[in-house]
Amino acid sequence: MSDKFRVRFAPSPTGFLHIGSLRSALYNELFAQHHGGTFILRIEDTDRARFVQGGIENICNSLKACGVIPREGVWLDEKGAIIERGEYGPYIQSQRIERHKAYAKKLVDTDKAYYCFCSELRLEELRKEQQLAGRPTLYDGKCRALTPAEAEKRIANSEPHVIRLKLPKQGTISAWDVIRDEIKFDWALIDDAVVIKTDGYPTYHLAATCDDHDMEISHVIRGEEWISSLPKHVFIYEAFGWTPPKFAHLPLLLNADHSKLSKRQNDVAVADYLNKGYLPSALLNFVALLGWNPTGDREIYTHEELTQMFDLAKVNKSGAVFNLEKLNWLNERYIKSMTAENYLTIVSPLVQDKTDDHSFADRCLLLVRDRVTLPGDVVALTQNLFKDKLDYSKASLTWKTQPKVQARERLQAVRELLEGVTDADFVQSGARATFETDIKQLIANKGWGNGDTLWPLRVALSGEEKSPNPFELLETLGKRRSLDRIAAAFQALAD
RNA sequence: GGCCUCUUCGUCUAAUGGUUAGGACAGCGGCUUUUCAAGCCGUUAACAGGGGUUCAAUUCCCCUAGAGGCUACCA
Repeated sequence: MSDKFRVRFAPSPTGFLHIGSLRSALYNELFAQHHGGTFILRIEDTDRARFVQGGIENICNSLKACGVIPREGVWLDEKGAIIERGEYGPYIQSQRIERHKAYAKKLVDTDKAYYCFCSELRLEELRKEQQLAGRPTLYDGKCRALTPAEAEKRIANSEPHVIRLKLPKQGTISAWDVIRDEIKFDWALIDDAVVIKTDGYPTYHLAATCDDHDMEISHVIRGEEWISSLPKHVFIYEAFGWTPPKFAHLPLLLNADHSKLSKRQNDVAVADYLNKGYLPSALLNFVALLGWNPTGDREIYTHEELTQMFDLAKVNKSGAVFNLEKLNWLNERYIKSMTAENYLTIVSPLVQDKTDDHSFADRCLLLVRDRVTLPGDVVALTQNLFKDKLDYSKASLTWKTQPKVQARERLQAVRELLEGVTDADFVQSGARATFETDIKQLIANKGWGNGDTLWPLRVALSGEEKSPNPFELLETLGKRRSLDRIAAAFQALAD
């Protein structure tokens, strides 16, 4: 009953889902889906000190919002409660602690690991010394030589202890990475890592490898920061006589200065981006292309397309700077290309307190759509449209050096023209084209210029020197509001 | 310091032992135009450096440099 492709995303519930983690999760999911395999969510919570209440829910909710859904493992039910699905549970690591202990014991029994009674204080001083001497900071192996009998005695004596890996001290080890091929390490430089802590909990090295084995994980796709731990992991697999999974280490996400993506310089939580209004589909699209690209000449992909095209071996080796400008551009593209209905669904709640006229609100929102980067932008963009009275002191109603009296004349003429249009014709779809034709005809008939007529009209309608064009504004505002504004501007020009 | 990894326009990237080294964001210019956006068109800009291998190297190898990761009883 083992699938050929089983992969897992295994975050720690330390607060929120990092944007880099979202990409790791996505690549795992794309890989699984592409091969018809299984994507699993496992929670690694063996560090009790860093556990954050609600951390698991946060991770699940962020993944869910982005449509990266595990088929197996930890998830949320309809009420938001944590559940586990699948045959390989439990999927919350702290619940597997007895297995981890048993595995560790087996390692000790086969002389692949040993009990260590050294105090943290001693280790600290040891490290200091080594650092000072310019040597690598490695455990000196003091407890390696302890006989099993001695160790048992001290344990019976309730001495605090850990279990360490008994790593080879010479020779080299080769590990294979799907993205980078062979990586070689010198055993002499690899520390006898702790696998069971004083508190009895396993460390990542033991817990992850054993769980990956027990869950029949075929490919471990994780961040580049794990490369240096590869020898320890390979050692554990070999110590148990297991076949290691394939490893793929993903390049890091970077700040603009090429340091590891951090809070100091960027938002790093998926929830931050979602709260700001970035569309999940745009965020996913963006993050997918940070470190991998199916063609190189296309930017917009659906989740399904990404799944079809995903190729783990083509993932880049170097880190990728998180470029907010491109995310913004992508978000704009997504906003422009969604249906009007979807757009309004997202954006209407943001201005619902501005007017009871839903049709008017919708027209306003649609009018500014091309200017929206984030949904929240509509509030400022539609601000003047919803006002009952505009303050014309802030924008010039006259075009260039145009005299006020001329602007008044032009407004008066347009006003007369508009009086004849019915309410219904004013706001019907396509009205803007009719206005454009009629008003330009008027201008032509009178022998006026476009600028000296349209500028005053537009500013009268928008209250701003920079705004959508007057024809769109007329259609959006409707007859009453338009004529009121023109009248008000006419008045303002008299002063 | 040690170990490991990485290195194509400012940024995300594509491609190739022989190309005018392609696309996108940003930038710049133009068109459109009553303004600002949007849109369309155009354009600046890259193979880190040095050695090899080869008829030929951005591509393969080595060295150097730079950047990043790890160096915990965190993951």
